[in-house]
Amino acid sequence: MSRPKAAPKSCNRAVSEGVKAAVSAVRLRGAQITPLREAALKALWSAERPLGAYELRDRLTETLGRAVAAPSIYRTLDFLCEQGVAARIESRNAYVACAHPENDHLCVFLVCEACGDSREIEDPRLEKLIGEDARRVGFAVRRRIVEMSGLCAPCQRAS
Amino acid sequence: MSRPKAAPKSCNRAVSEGVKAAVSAVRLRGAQITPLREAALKALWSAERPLGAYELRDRLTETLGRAVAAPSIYRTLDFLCEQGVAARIESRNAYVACAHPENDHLCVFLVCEACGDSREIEDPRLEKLIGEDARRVGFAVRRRIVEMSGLCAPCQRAS
DNA sequence: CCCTGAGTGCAACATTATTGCGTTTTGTTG
DNA sequence: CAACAAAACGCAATAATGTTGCACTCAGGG
Repeated sequence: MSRPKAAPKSCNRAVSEGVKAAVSAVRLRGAQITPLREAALKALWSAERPLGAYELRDRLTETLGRAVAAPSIYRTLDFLCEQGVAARIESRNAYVACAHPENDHLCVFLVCEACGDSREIEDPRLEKLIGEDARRVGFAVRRRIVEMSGLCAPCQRAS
Repeated sequence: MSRPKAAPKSCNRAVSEGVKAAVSAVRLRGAQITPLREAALKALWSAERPLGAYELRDRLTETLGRAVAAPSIYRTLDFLCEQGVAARIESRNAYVACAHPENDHLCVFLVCEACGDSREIEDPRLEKLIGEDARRVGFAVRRRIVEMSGLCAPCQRAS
């Protein structure tokens, strides 16, 4: 399974900038960044695709040079998701760094079934429509999930 | 956790009509309805909320009077979802009978965090927008997932 | 009758996630 | 700084969810 991206996420500049922005965003809200949390952020930013919790654990175990237990991973991921600097891909039981931590927005994920990579897009119109629909039926929305699974452009060409 | 619905799904007429419609839809496509599949459909239609796979297993074990193994449940659920007569709520690892098996449409689920019930709505505009977004980035959509979690109207009043 | 394919049963196992509790770290307050 | 409280973390155990591989049954078609 190749990684047919023009600008891979493993580009170090993008990673370090993304992590830095996320760290700032979290600190601005008065929450703390611990070594574990920062390492997790970095691992997610460096990953070529959404990572499962146990996959993240393995990577952290390696970079931190010590065992990291499942509950720690889940707590860390919960924290990062609450802070809006990471997101859970429900259809995959996986987690990605969120590219837009700055504002509370709806993330739309396009998840490729072939290469496993996910792409995040934004669409304010979609966000608006969803809000309207919820309001119409008197539903108080707390969390919105929009995911598409299918084939990304490079994988379509490859098949 | 009460079930504050005006017309509970356990209303026998609605259940049997829903099941009947689903069975017809499946048969029209040349797929077979087996006793297990029909029992699962009935259980999902009768349920007051989305059921986990193992919850469904327990209910089937009771109604069928025999043990039903996990793989059978998952196979049955996969089948029903592929046929469009059931759907998986990703944010809950749960399954619901789909109220609109007649056409291939986008299901939007509103899942209440308090009572656990889910409501399915349709919005062709949403469907259209999502399609546009995917097309714009060259993504070939196979499955669309739109879920909101929050509080349903009755549970808002109750709190 | 034999063959085939779909559906099912079953044991074992894999993956994902949580609970409870004790310890460490961090931030706050006197 | 000392004492305390809250947050974060480690760890063992366990729960919940989902899968694999293989054998068996059963219906339909040669």
